[in-house]
Amino acid sequence: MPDRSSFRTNRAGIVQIASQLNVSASTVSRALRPETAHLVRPDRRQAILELAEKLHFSPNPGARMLRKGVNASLTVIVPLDENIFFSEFYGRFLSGTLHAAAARGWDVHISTFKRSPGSDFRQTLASLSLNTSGVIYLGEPLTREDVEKLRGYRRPLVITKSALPAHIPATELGVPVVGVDNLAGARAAAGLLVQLGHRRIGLILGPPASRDALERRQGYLEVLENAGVAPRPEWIFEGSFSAETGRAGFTAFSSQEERPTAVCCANDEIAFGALDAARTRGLRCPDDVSIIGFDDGPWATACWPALTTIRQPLADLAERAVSLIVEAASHPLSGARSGGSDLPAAIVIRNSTRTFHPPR
Amino acid sequence: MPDRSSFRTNRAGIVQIASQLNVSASTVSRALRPETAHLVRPDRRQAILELAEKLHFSPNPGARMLRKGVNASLTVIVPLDENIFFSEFYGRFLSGTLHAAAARGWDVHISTFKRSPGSDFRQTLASLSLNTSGVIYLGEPLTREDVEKLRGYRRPLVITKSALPAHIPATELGVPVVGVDNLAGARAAAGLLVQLGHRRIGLILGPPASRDALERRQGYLEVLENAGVAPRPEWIFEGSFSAETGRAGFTAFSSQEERPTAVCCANDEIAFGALDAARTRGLRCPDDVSIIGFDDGPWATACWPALTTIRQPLADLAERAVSLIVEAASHPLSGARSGGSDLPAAIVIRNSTRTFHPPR
DNA sequence: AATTGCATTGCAAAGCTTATCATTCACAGC
DNA sequence: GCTGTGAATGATAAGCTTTGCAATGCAATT
Repeated sequence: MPDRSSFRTNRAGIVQIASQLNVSASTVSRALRPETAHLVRPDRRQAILELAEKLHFSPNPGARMLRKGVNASLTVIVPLDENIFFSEFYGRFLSGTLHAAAARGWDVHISTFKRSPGSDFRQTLASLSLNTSGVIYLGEPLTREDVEKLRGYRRPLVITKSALPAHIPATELGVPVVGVDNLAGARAAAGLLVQLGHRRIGLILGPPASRDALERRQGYLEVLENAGVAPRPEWIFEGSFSAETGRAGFTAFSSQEERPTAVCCANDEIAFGALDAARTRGLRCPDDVSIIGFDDGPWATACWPALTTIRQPLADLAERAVSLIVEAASHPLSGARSGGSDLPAAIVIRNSTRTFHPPR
Repeated sequence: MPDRSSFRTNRAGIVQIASQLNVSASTVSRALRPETAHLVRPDRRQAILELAEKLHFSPNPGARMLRKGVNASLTVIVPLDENIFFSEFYGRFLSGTLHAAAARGWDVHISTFKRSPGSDFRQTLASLSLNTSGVIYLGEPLTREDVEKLRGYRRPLVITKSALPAHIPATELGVPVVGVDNLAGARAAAGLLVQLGHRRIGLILGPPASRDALERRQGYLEVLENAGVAPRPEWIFEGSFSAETGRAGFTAFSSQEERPTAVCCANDEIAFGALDAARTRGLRCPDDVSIIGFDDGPWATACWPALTTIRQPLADLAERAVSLIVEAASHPLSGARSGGSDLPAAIVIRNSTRTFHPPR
């Protein structure tokens, strides 16, 4: 606990300035803020500004806050992980949040949060948002129980679909959920490959528990089925959202007697690893193998060839999340806490895909 | 400007709770804070907590701050850039900040900030930290004028060395500066190469204006000089902290009649690009060329071979920054607002470097 | 000369929580 | 029965800025 007495001494308040210049605190207050500065006689204002500067005055933020009643701020909850911001998803979503909040004059807090089995999720949520007006949950995947606890939670809250358990429909939650249309994105990716003539298509997926990975998997499989291609289990590889998984997956595929001519990856980082593994084995992309990612973050253009990938509109997602919070905070009674629809994911065609050529 | 009225309406204060339960505000206040909760009779405390929950009560941060003199929160100012968090520096520093703050029970706000020529930096700083107790500036590089404006700034503030203009000594600023010992790091990198027998060493640097890039350059050059190797201008390449620069730099080197046998890069991302360019030209790393990075972030282990690099202790850096803020906020009078010394940067030897072999 | 209008300033209240001090009550010990 | 002790609670002031309203003084208008 900070020692309070130490603050007292140092503080040059508005009243000190006022008394030294024989004016009232009101005048000083008015002189110091641009919005009200015109109310003060110019020479007097000048004197006030000079003295304030000399005394290193800065207005007591607490007092100002108390008076103005402002609490235009929201909390974003992220997982506790050193490299969390390196992930495209978190990093881009978060900076989108910063933009969207700044555009509205809102402030963004960030809290880390590690779920622990015993804790009451709702209570934790409340304590993390103690002095903000709302929460965007971007954290670790929730359990079904966590989600149940949220029914009836009335403070402004938005959850990202990625954090939801896979089998819970986003619309029935009673809490707004924002997400990207993974299904359509994955369909577009696999669809492109089919359209380019590929029939031997491998999948490198993320963690089986991840809702994003699951939805993407589903999209890929649908397209294969529609194209009359039976999915081959040995061409489906699951791991984590990492380059290492991409490498391992591709290596596994290409050590089989017949390898895929194209690979769909569950994110760009996996695609990056796959690309790397292909090159290590002397396969050229896109000539010998087409590779397609998912995200369209920095990895996609850093690697060579630049990745064909699915663009996740994370900035838009963040914009929507912030807007929901602001809306809910401003009109606490307006009912409709609906799920909202997914944002579309668009394909971005670069250089890692090309028409199928029979392997030499 | 947020509309004030909308916030007022839904806010239930401590007194509302008190009057509904026929107790005094003091009791409610005590019941609601863990530190003082033991002073309240358990059943009463329970009732208070329940009502507070029901009314969606949250304590007015302004009032609390005014009373306490501090609120346990700090602002981190980052540049306005969509991919900002993808950068190893920002991302890792920021998550370090989150950790360090969380460990102290402090809250972290994030503000984006784009410098504009006309604005008064000091004033901007004050307005961005209006409702926090301190600022860690991690934003765009400052100008000399900005820095001058800061003299005598009395609220808790820490600046990262990377944001300082290159020619300003960190110690004379009157504001605490935290930074990494780029010089020693660069020396270690170049030193390793020299020790491995390399004499033809290329440098791929960051933007000439960047203080980090400048210091690293200086370290590299010193080592070369000490080893009796005259630096060759055609083996020094400047660009940005990006993979693209690494590619361009390495390509430029290897299109000359004599190419370097080893390359020092100003960060991992550049090294990554250089690695990629080398491979494209049929050169194997580390057999044909040694490459060394700087940062030891995710890039370093994502690429193949894993990078020998200089580890920046960004988590420690963040820890120090937070600690300085907390310290300054708690004891505003304790003078010494010194620069503090740089944190050491240690070399991490992986697989991208090996002893010099005469090119075939 | 009286009135009106405007610019400038001061007064006082409000905003909400918390720490200090005083008070009450119950119970134990004598 | 009285005193002392400790737990639980209440009353009150303090913390600093902002703003609505009133007051003052001066110049312009009628």
